[in-house]
Amino acid sequence: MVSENRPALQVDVRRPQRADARRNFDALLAAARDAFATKGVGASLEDIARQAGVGIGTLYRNFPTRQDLLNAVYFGEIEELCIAAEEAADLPPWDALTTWLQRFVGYAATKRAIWESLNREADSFKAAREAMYAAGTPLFERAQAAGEARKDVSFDDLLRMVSGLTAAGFVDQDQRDRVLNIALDGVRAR
Amino acid sequence: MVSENRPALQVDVRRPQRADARRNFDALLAAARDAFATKGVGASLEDIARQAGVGIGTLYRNFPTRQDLLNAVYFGEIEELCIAAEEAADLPPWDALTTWLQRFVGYAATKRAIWESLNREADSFKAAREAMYAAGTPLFERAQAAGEARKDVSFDDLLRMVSGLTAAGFVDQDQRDRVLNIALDGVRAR
DNA sequence: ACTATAACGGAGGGATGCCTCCGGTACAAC
DNA sequence: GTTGTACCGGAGGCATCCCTCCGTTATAGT
Repeated sequence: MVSENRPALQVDVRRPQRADARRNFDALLAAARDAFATKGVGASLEDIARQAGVGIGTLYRNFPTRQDLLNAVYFGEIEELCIAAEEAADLPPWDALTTWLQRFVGYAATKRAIWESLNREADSFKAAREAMYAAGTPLFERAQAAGEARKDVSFDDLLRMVSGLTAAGFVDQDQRDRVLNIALDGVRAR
Repeated sequence: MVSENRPALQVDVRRPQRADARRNFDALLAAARDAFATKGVGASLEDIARQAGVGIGTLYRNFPTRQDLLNAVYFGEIEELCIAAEEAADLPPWDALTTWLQRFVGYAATKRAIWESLNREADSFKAAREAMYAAGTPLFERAQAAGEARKDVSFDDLLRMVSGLTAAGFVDQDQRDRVLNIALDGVRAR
């Protein structure tokens, strides 16, 4: 069920050639993922460079703008989410949907970026968002067709609900899961 | 049902005596409410002063720290929420709860502050939060006792859920209400 | 009207973040 | 080992924000 010809999201940032440069590139990406997830898309770039153990110049050489860096993190996670959606397609309708949503919740940087940008109209986000919607909508519609999800809810409603919930503060992971499940119960058809 | 001896939340910020000073004080509060609701508790104090049409010095004279200003906005809204809870007590259990939550959702600055600070342990927030929990918990427990709300959910779960949902981005107010109702359906007992 | 003083407001110093630029470094190819 | 060059990193200019300080202004009481 996994199609190999899914068009890759266009990321115009190139991984450098030299070994040391590649190490720095990857360290930056990792530090950025962490920072964006923790402090949101406004995280300090100088902090990210420091965290990655490279100079601020190196950050800017690889990612000329904040958006470039954000894209590199964000697009990577979105792409994995698309793959996860294809994999989940083998499960029963409702399980497929919740499994995928759980995966979505796991992508900290993405859910935070989504949450912060769902209503803004940045072009670069739009493409990624559309890819994700294209991946998740079939799962949701299948659950609806099977009579397991309410029909008066849209996929957009669902995704905003989940991203809002997971971005909020909770005492611990248990509470977060509990609350998420409660909310999902509201989506389930009676 | 409205008790008149509810202890007022202690706000150590005093409204000034002189007429011009009171005008500035109120303008600052209004600008702050707006800014905190829009940009979160990190909103620029200089922006707030500008928005209120006063100098930055005036802001600091009235509210020596960011927390003082935040408290003045926050405590005011919390106090109104406590009153709203007492008023809602006359309605049937489930209606009382949802009516109060709707009111909660309306307090933009508060819900945002709550959302941003639910897990931090700032002392000043704690007192206000406790007051709000004291006001809302009875409504929730009454709904549980009446068999209208699930018993495996806590008031804390509920409040974090609602504050997470309302802080997220939605296309319009309709969608926000729709999603909130879906999530509340998950809280309703079967 | 006059005056004491409460209140004003913005200049300015310190901190932090953004981003550019360029002298220096170290990799890779020979 | 030598060398060309891809790559490094941080100094520094600009902007923004925080917060204090103090010369100036407007109000309230007489």
